[in-house]
Amino acid sequence: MGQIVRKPFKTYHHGDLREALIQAALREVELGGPEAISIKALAKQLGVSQPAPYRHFADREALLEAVTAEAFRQFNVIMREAIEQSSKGSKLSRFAQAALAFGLERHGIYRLMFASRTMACAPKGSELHTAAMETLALLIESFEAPAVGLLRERQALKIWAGLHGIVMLAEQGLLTGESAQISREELLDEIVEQTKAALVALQATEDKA
Amino acid sequence: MGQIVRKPFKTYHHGDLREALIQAALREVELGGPEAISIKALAKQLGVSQPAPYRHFADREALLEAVTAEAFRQFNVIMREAIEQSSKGSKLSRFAQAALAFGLERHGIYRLMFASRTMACAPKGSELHTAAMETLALLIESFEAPAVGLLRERQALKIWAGLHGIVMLAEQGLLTGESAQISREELLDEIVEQTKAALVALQATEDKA
DNA sequence: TCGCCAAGTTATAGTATATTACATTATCGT
DNA sequence: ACGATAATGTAATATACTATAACTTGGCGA
Repeated sequence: MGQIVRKPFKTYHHGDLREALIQAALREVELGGPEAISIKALAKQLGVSQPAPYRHFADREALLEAVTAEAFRQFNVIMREAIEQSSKGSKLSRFAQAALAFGLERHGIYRLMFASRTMACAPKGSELHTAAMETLALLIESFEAPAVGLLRERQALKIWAGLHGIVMLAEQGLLTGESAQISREELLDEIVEQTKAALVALQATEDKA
Repeated sequence: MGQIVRKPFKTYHHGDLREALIQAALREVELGGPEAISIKALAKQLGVSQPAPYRHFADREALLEAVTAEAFRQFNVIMREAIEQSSKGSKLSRFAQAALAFGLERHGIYRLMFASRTMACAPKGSELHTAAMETLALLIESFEAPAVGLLRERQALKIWAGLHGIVMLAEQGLLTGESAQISREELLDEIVEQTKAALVALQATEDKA
């Protein structure tokens, strides 16, 4: 396995340690989640001395931030593709299912983005928080209902919560009812559909007023 | 602040270090979540030597398991009370709101129970997993709809996912729509109501068949 | 009362983050 | 082409935590 990732001949300088760290960290996170990142282990893996990473990141947290930003970049691209590709179901349903798949298959990265100390500490205007809000914007955008502003946003948050809840609970082994396994995908689809219905109903109520 | 919690006169033996550790850990978790637990810090706080805790718990993880079990005990009592007390709203709504309040106010403990490595590793028949399933059973029970078995269970999972999602996203600062703040309590209530409605609708469909 | 043993202790190994002081290389102005 | 200097690496070290090993204490039953 590509332990040491360097230029052809061993040079004192790595080449692009900063980027290499982010990529290596991304691999680690995918397997073991945010807490699996060890500066020491990464340095060893890349064949540099243990304090070398500190030349590029103030501390472990700073590296995590950079990795999270990269993760959001990739994630938002995938979500946008899911919306735009013209396959079965509504845009909203495709978004939800794609996010669910990502959350289950690449759960370490998902957690880094949506359930980590790193994100929790990201202040409101920060790059990270903005990236997350961009994801939410995509979700709202994929509602194909007529523009209804705040009402639509509220439905989007319901779906987001349901989606996030399913991913997190599933990974905790807490989504298994006592009886037969219930498909997470179907569960999410039901949430999407019932929320769409709620939007229509609430909209009618609002129109009367 | 009660740093040293011991019997009146300093004895070689602590008295009940095991229980003291669990209680102290519970306090720490409440503030900083599972990762805030440090065996070393707890030992110091209780005035015993640093390796003393290892007489009672094989490792940090074992302590966390005991703390989680205690947390579930307390949580399930609170949830049961919420259901049984006859105040405003349906049982289901009271359960949901009580859980939401707990999840936001005592988020460290909530995370220990529903979003920790400890729980994720708990095998299916374990004490911890069983405790969590008991919580789910309470949620299902608080559906006052006629017994509909699997159908009702599926609705319960939707509500659980929505509830969990709201708690986790809120604590990450990700539940704020771009426009004005949306009340988490109201959002959850809408989820509860729309899911109740879905239950009725699905039930009708099933009856036809 | 004597000896056992549960529950403490000190000492120590191992692993991680992070800092400091020093070494090497790349690059850029002259 | 050359030398100063900034960028980027290294070695050595401090601190914090988990965990184990070997020893000590003191209460309790035979």
